[in-house]
Amino acid sequence: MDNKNTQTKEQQILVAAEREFLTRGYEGARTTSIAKAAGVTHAMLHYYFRTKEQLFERIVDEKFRTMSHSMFAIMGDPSLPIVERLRCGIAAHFDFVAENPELPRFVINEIVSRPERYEVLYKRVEPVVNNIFRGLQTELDGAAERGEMARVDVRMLLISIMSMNIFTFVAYPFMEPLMGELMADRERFLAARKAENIETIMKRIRI
Amino acid sequence: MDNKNTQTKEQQILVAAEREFLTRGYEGARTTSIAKAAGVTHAMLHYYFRTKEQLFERIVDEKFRTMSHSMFAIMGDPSLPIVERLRCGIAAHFDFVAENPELPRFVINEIVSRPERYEVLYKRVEPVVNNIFRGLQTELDGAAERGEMARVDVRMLLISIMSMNIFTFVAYPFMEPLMGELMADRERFLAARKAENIETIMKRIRI
DNA sequence: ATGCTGTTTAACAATTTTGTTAACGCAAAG
DNA sequence: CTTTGCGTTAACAAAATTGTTAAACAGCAT
Repeated sequence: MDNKNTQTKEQQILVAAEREFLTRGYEGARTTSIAKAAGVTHAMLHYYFRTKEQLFERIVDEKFRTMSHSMFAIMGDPSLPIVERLRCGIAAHFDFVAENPELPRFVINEIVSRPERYEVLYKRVEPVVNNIFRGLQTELDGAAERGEMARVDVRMLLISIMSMNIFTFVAYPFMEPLMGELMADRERFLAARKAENIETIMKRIRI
Repeated sequence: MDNKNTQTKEQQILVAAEREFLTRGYEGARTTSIAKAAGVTHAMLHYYFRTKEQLFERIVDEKFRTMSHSMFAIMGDPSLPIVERLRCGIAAHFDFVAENPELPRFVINEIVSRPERYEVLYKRVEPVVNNIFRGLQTELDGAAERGEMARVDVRMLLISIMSMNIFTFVAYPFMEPLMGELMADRERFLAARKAENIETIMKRIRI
């Protein structure tokens, strides 16, 4: 009972904090708002997480992990032939971002506002990522040799995919009021947009 | 002399404010930092602009105007045939964003954090934009009829263009440390990226 | 010189926001 | 039953940030 109760309160704070930080950013977030939204006194928040900073880092950690998962989704199913794999990777990445639509803006804002903090992280991740790039590039080159697709730089391709998938959600509030019926039905638009992004990349690699 | 001097100080504050607001956002910006960067006491800032809010609105106004200019750049030269026009529009838009790399993130963050404020603006702009869309769509349809290109929805095409052009700069700090030599030389990368974006769209409309 | 105007400064006030502390409650362990 | 330790509260403290004011100042027209 006791334990379950504390778990619950700590959880409630984390949930409220995630919401607040993702929508307002670190500077815009108010610890009092978080406490209020979580239904606890703000002293409780400090009891569990000491400082705003520490609470924030807890959220950042989780979000960066989620972000990296979304990046891996783009890799698709390695057992498929490369072109199919690409198609399914784009869709998977799109779906992943769709489930975390505020994530990219949050991560980018955080990196822009305190780049130093993530240097170590990058140093660790970079070799892993580069290895994956090399593997994928080899596969793409093979397919290009066999005349299945055009020769492309995998990094450029991935940037294009991320661009179109992520921008759809980051810029949604900016575009929605301008696009009339196209974006009126969100689900419909997202489905169309996903298809469009896949189509665009597929045509990009077409011979 | 007197007038020129005040102009200069007010200008200095505006320049410093632009920098601070664009990089840190409204909440993250500090009026004292702005004053310090402008080389004036912070009372001066309040003398000229009354409140942080008013100073911010001054910057926002200008930046929204710049943003809309960048959107019009995408239209390209109307005297060119539509495919060429598209190609030059993409390049022009890319160059525009390159000159204001922090602008999109700023505008999007602002719209996300206070959407109500921009409802009126949108109401005014929407019909204009829709008119332009219709005109362009007609041109695209004509070219498609003549077999010069595939049939596409102009709004989807514009979203793709903006996605790739804007993402290049918004996500730069996020991607740069991951991409190794590809992004090591910024100018080189931007040139390659511009070409890639054009190529991607050109292939998208290819029959 | 005098007074008028807008500018500048330094000190101060107000507010907001984060963080702390001391006392209280309560359940489990000894 | 008492002690111990965690959870909880309310009140308070500290710091940061924005905003104000009164007085000094500088240029200039009268």
